[in-house]
Amino acid sequence: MAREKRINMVILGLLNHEDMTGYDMKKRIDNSIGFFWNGSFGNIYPALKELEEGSLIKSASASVGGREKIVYHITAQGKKALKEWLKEDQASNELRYESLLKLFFGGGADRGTAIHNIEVFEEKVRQDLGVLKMLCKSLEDCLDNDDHLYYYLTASFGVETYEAYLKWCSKAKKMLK
Amino acid sequence: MAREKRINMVILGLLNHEDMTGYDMKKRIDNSIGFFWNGSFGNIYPALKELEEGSLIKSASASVGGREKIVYHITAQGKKALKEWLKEDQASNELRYESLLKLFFGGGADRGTAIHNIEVFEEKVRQDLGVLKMLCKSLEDCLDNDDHLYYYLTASFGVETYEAYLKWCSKAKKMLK
DNA sequence: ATCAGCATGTAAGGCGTTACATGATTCA
DNA sequence: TGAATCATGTAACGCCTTACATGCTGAT
Repeated sequence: MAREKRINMVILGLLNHEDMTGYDMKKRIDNSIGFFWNGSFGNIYPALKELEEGSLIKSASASVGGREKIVYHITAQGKKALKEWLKEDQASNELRYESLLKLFFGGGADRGTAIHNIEVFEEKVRQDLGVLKMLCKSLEDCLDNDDHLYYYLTASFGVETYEAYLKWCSKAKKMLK
Repeated sequence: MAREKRINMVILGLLNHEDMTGYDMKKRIDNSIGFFWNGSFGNIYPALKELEEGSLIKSASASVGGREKIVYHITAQGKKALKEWLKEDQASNELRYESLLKLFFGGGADRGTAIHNIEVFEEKVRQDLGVLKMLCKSLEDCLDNDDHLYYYLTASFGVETYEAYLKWCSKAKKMLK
């Protein structure tokens, strides 16, 4: 059996928690795992079709307030596929930081530019950190539920690393001045 | 002028420091910026062709020990392009961590699996951290040179974040047990 | 009325990886 | 002599992003 692509696993993971539409998935991805994983409509909808063809999910039309939508549901096969993926050791973890690239090649311009690039990065991190911290705080109260615990742990990963980023930013700026 | 793709900037950045072959570039990428940026031959060679067509780099044949190789050199135009990229604020910084995905969707399996996945991640981080720490140490002695300073700072970014990862790993494992 | 948001999709292109193909040289 | 490494490339495919296309609903 060929290795499923990751967006498929994201979809299965979301549906394992509750039924939803493709549109819901996009939103859910954006504001829960968005800081380390992305999805786009051009990505999600074709994957939904593919997953349904493989019987890993099943669609049902629902009309909410007269509007038609397609709600997806995970099948037993889908749950099995999700579990198999979770049980694989293999995981690709990629960092792709253009800001670091710019720093590394800083010799192509002047130190002021390097510092400025760090500041741009820092600002973005600071904003995202604020959001993640609030998220963590709101999750702290319901860690008895496993799903919330997992959610909390991923958010807390973000908080820890973003704080490390900020620490590094100050140090780097100091050394460049 | 269309935005150049990043591999092009990586190549210009490398050549801005010294002339080299495509093969050299691959090696250089792997063991200096490899932890946050990748390159492959199927990526580099076509980019070299493209850059030369745009007169950003220039090739010269050299025979070393009877073997032919193609050594590239950055042009004034290339240096300008590199500088322009460095001066752009825009930078895409992407984290794509399948391990976090597996944790987030941990509900699809059991806690033991979640813990195991964290351990797999932890082990990889621990190894990479060792390499980065050695690199940092060896660079600490020559920070008066700007290129070394930039190199040191990127490596130190890796050390700081990987240490944060490890800290998070222990915490996460504790909470899951 | 108009605009934001809901909802679903397609097309084209970007950018990268993996695998393949080829052949020379160096070292054990 | 055989394996590793040097060295250059191509082809196919994977996977995602961006932009486009369409039309509804609910709120102001």
